[in-house]
Parts: sequence; structure tokens; C-alpha cells
Amino acid sequence: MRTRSSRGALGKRLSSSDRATIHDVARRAGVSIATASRALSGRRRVTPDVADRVQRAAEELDYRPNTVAQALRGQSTRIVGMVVPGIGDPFFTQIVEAVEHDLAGSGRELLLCDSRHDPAIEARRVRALLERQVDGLVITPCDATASVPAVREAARSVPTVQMDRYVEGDVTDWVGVDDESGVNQAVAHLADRGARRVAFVGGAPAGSTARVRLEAFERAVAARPGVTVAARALGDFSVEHGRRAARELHASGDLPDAILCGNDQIAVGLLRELRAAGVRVPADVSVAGFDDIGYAALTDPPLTTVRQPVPQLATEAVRLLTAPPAPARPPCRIAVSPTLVIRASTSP
Amino acid sequence: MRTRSSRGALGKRLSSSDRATIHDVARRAGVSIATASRALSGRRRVTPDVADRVQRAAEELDYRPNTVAQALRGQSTRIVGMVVPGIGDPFFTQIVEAVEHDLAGSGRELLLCDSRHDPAIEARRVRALLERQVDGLVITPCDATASVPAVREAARSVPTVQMDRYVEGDVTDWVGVDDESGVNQAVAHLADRGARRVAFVGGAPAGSTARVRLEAFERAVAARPGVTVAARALGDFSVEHGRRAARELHASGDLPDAILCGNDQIAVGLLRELRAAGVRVPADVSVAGFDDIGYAALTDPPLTTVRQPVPQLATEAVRLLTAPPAPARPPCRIAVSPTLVIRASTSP
DNA sequence: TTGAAAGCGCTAACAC
DNA sequence: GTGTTAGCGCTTTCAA
Repeated sequence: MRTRSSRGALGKRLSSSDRATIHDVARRAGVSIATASRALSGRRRVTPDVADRVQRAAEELDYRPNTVAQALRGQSTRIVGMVVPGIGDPFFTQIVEAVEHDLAGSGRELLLCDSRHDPAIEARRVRALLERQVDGLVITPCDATASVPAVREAARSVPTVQMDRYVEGDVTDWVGVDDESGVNQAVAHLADRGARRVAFVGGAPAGSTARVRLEAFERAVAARPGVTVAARALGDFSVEHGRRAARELHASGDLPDAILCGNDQIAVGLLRELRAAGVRVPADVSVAGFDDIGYAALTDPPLTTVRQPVPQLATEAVRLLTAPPAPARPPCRIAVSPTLVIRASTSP
Repeated sequence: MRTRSSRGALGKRLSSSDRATIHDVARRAGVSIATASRALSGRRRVTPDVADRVQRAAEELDYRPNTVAQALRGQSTRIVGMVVPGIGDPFFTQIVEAVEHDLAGSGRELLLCDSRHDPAIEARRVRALLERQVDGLVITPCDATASVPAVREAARSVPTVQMDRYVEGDVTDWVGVDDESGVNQAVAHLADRGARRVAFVGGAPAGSTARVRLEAFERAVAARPGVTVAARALGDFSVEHGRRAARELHASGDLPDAILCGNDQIAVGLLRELRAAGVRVPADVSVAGFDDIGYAALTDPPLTTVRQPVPQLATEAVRLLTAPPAPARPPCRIAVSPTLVIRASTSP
């Protein structure tokens, strides 16, 4: 009468959540729990007759393995943790969706955390995930420097891959797009359409993508004779920042020929505000974004943008998480090439 | 030499993920593991001096409790499972974000699953969550009838709350908005603005919200003399469905005065396509949505819509999950009143 | 092939 | 107030 279930067998079942354990299955099948375990897992040969009996007993009792116990015993939870700066950002949403899908395909689950763009919260969430013995961690560190300790700590105890953004130093594997290439394609496109004075509205360079895209922008413009930087507006990767930048640009009375945005959220806000101000896109000014979130095709005019191959990024990340932990293998960086999607916001 | 950590103490530490256990802390502090546990948890009085020593030992060893072991022992994982039809849908994204936030506030984590609008996948995900001994489950069942078994199974073994959609029968608690009220407000508003012929573009009534909103629409129109149903287009809650409906409506050459959409995604697609076809909103036709997702304020024209108080819904859901399991308390239904947000898509 | 038993890391009786 | 000990449910030696 040791287990909760045998209490149930006495007719004193306290609640329906009193589930059958492997003990119950073994008893019912008339074998030891070891044999029951072997039969159920199929990882070891068992007499066919015995296997059948165990199988049937399990079904009759509606047996469900307790994965918590399996995890404690087997040192693997089959849970992967994920920390993103903001679940609500459509780009991160896409990534979360893709990672969850890939994990589900291999019987793993996703423990999702939102750091709310705050390194302190992020550090706490990472710690909580580690205490939960996650098998791996996917993180988009919100700050290139302030997030270093959290990422380091994660990497010390569990396979960790940074996605999209990364922290300073070669701390862990990283998967993302080649921002330089993406920005280059966008600037080349804008220049080809005749833009001479190009503005950049992006994120403040606390996160790596914000910085890298800005720098790539500067280089891309500098590399093109006749093209100059009309303005830079740095804030966060939000719709609101886009709106603000649009108002300022418009108020300055000196619109550039084209505006490249650090991400689509910014571009969406910018487009909205430009329209409200009566500025015509692309006639008066061309606008391009970065990410290709779902809504990019729905703005008016539809947004030209640099598409991130999200499913591929997710697959690479999950693959790295599972990769054989080659002893002291140096961190790798996988930069997938993005493609420019040309829509009406940059062409008549 | 029983624990992995004592292996480490022998200098044979195999990997840095060889974490200190409570045994190590106890040994270092010179107390028993029970005392260490008590000191660390603070749930029982301990001599101040001893408490200090344990605390220090824990810090020095960088001790982290193993929550898997705590869960196995304590019958609580502090993990809540969540299953939604589609992570990518902005409305569900908002809900996930809000639930995650509320859970984090009470030291719990969110195990997120996407059923991809498929009852079979949904059932598998629910089962996986139950095997993981989640403390509770929040689910938006994709189908009012096909999802019944999965929801029932969940409810049998763990506190479960349905959010937004629900299945037939009083199976579990439910939290959502009062769809009837929301649709009524929208129809009243459209009628007030002079609409006589009103169309409905919504979801096929497999999910509960789709059905309820459609029925509420029929009733609301019927209750208003002079107002009639111009058309019904039922599909899924997607942008694409909205686009398709707009094309059909336009091709029919007989536009209604106003269109109420089953959700904002549909409305966004509809607005896009109407604009492409040269139909003016709201001059030629008014359009209203449901949910008030972030982009509703960013469409052109901005979308009038029924706002769901997402943070409140999430808070209620989390509260119900934690509510004392009054024995055989009948399931409750919490229907929060939504508010109509009037924007330019229905008024000049 | 099968069973007995150890033990994953932790908490809570139960003694002292 | 502190230590000893019995498990939580499972998998995997190690013997038989």
C-alpha cells in the first residue's frame, strides 16, 4: 500500500488524477517493474507473450509514463527553453512558431519566456530555465553586452544557441541572417531606383542586429558614389519608433529619397504616419523594411523588405541544439542569406 | 561516491554541467541534507548560524535546486501548458504573451503548443502536456466538437481552462469575451451610421467563436427593422479568407453598406483587397473587425473593431487555474464585456 | 529473458 | 532545531 495508485486499488481513490504507475502495470501483467519498463520502452528484448501482457495492462489502466520521473532518472527532460525579447513582435512570433514546430517533430516541448527587452528579467528567466534542466536553450539576447552573463551561464550548463541577435564574444553557436548582405541588397535596390539621399530608421545599437544593420547601412552607402546618408533615427524596433521618425522626418521639411528601416515594425509605423501626413510612397519617398513579417505584404503600399528565411533559421537552431557535443568545439556562426522582396513601396 | 558531484570532488568532473546538489551543499556546510533543504527553502526554523553557513555554501558551490526532482517529490511542476490553434495569429500571440507574463509573476513557466487548427495534433499535444505533469492547462480548442475528447481528458487530470473558444458541454471553466455583446455593439454602430445591408465575413462555425459570432450577427440584424443581411462568407479566421471574400463581394457588383468581420485578420485582408479594387472605405462600404489586434490601428483606414481585453482575460484564466479545486464545483463561464473601438473604417 | 535493487535530487515525516 | 530515512516514478546495472 505504498503507492497512491494502490490506494486506488483499495477503492479509496481520492481523485481521478490518481494515475496508474508502472508498478500497477507490472502487477497487473504479473511481471516485475523492470520487465514492464523494458516492454513499454521496447529498448530491450522481451518475450513476445510478456510484451503483449504488459501492453494490454498498460492500455487497460490507461497508463501514462511520468515524464518528470523519466527526466530525473534519465537526465533529459526533452524540453527546450526559449527566451525572446518580446513574444508580441511578429518576427519573434514567427521564430517561436517555427521552433515549436520543429521541436514537436522530435517529441520535445518548448518552454517559452519573454524577457521584455530587459536584461535583468532575461537573466532571471534563463536561470529559471536552467533550474528546470532544459535540454537546450534558444535565446535572442536583448542586449549585446548586458546579456553576456546570462548567455554565458546558459552555455556553461546546456547546449545553447543564439538566434537573430548575439552577444559580444564567441560564447555560443549563433544562427541568423547575413545582415550585411540584406542591407546591401536593400541599399543597392534603392540606389538603382534613383535614390541619392537615403535615411536609416533603426534600433539603437544595444542589440547586435540593430548595430550590425546600421553599420552595414553606412558601409553600403559609402560604397556608392553619389549616394549619401540623409539621416539616422535610432530607437527601438517598434511601430511607435517608426511613427515618431516619420513625424520628425516630415517636420524637418526635408524628406530623403528613400528610407531603410531596421525592421518591418518600424517600417509599418513609418508608412502609416507618412500617409497620415500626405506624403506619397513611393512617389515622394521610397521605404524598405527588414524581416518580411506577414503584415509587410498588407501595408499600403505593400512593403519592400529583406526576407528572413525563418523556417530555415529555426531548423538550423534546433539542429545545433541536438548536434553531438563535440568536446570544446568552437562556436559556429550560421549566417543564412536573406532575399530582397520587392513590392510597391519602392517601385511604382 | 554516489553522486555525480562527488565524482567531481574526486577531480574527475566530466563536464561543467556537473552541478552541485543539495548533498554537496550540506556536506560543505557541515549539516544534514534535511537541514540544508530547510535552510534553503526557509519553510522551517533553523539556527541563524546554520542558515548562514548553508547559504554561503550554496553560493560558493553555485548551487541550483533541481526543479525536476522537486516536481517529482512535491507533485507540482510549476509549469502550465497552453495549446492554441495557431501561435502566428496575432490574437493568440497577445493571449500567449499575457498568460506568460502572469505566470512568470508567480514563478511558473509556460509550455507552449500549437495545434495548427488540427484536432488530431491538438489531442497529441494535450496528451504530451499531461504526461509532463503540468499543473494546469490553458486551451483554445480548435473545434467545438472534435476537440471534446482532448479537453475532457485534460480536465480529468488537471485544472483546465478554455480560453476564447470552448467545446460543447460544460466540461471546464471558460474565459472569454461576451461575443453577443461585441457583435451587438458593432451592428448597432453600423446601423447608426446608416447601414441597411450588412454582410458578415467570418469563420466557418467549427470553432465556438465563429459560430457564436455568426449567430449573434443574425440576431442583431433581425432585431433591427430596416437592416438586412446582405451576404455571409464563412471560411477560416485568416487574412486570405478576407481577401477572397472581398474579391467575391466586389465581383458580385453589389456591395453591401457595411461588412462585419469575424476577426481582425479577416478584416485586414478584406481592407487590403477592397483598396486594390478601388473600393473606398468607409465611403463606399464600412468595415468592422473583432479582437483589436495591434495592426487594427494601422490599416488604412484604421479599423473599427471590438476590443478584447486580453490582459484581463489572461489574468482570469490564470486565476481559475490556481483556484482552490472546490470538489465538483460546476464549471464556470467568465464572459468579459468587450468594447467597441471606433476608427475611420466606419466613420468619415 | 527476467527480477531485485540502487538511486536520479529532493522534501517531509518521524525521531531525537 | 537537527538528523535519519522513506519514498516521488522511473531506468538500468547486476545477478540469477
